[in-house]
Amino acid sequence: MIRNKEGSVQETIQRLHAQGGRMTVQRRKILDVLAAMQGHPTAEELYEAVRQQMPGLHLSTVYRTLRWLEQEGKVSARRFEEDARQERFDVSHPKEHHHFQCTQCKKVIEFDSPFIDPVKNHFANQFSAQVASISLMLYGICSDCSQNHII
Amino acid sequence: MIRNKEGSVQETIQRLHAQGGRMTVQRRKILDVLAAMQGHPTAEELYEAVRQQMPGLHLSTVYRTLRWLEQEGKVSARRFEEDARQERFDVSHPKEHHHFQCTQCKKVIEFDSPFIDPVKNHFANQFSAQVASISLMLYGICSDCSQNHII
DNA sequence: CTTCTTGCAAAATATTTGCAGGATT
DNA sequence: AATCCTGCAAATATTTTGCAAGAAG
Repeated sequence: MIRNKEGSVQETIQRLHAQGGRMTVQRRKILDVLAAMQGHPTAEELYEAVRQQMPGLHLSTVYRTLRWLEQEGKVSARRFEEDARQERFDVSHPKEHHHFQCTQCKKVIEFDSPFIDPVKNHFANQFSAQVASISLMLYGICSDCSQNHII
Repeated sequence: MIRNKEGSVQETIQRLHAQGGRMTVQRRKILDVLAAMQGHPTAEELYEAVRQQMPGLHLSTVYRTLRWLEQEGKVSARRFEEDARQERFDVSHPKEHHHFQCTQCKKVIEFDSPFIDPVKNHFANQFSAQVASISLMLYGICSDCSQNHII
């Protein structure tokens, strides 16, 4: 059930029109660059990338577009380190996933795990709560860094 | 092996002296108020609390004290919501623990779980990584809120 | 008396907002 | 033509920093 990125952009535009919104050149470019971008850019990184093709673009437009996409559930804001000043924007498929960050090279790996549900269920039972979502970060040393470490 | 809060404060003071640091009235009061405080205060909340007994205190002193305690491993900075502007400072026992936040009343519950290790191990094996720590947030509706909801 | 710490003010950083002109439907 | 969106500038919010005066060892 994989939906390609262009399909997702089309869907987003349709929802936009349905709500009386307008597809501007700025939004269109931001959407395209974002869809082609790998990783978890900050607003500023995205801004720089789009500005290559659209020099007049303003950072506040990027922020407004990102907040709109956030509402639409198309991106989610994250901070990979507790003390990170800037938010990073995750464009991944909407499927639940988690992150590992290497504390050495700062690389982020996305992953899923069959062992998450027991954690949720255990908590829910113990506290009679309803668990709706989870945010999980692992920190450590990635395989690349532990190999290079030998040098 | 529970160490009471006063004991922990004493230990902190000793480490401070060992490093050529000085125990000022400000640090002493901040430490005491923090040890007696429940929950996860922001720097500003702590500042307001200490200022009741020490009106001349400056917010920057609170920040500096908190960063010092953070280095000492006595508090850790957290953000319970991704878009939270302010950091919150967790004064809990150093033992690993996780957080649940009720999306309705914003209450935070600390918990531990025997089901965390499998998540870490599974990731570590799959990616040949070394997992050193974890930060886990659950979001949902707490039992109080789901009861009140019936009204 | 030496060095560390404070209070203050100002800087730094990240994000948001009001508004007038311009673009989209 | 109506209204939504942009760029700009300024506001906001949080945290950090330089410095002179004061406090701790």
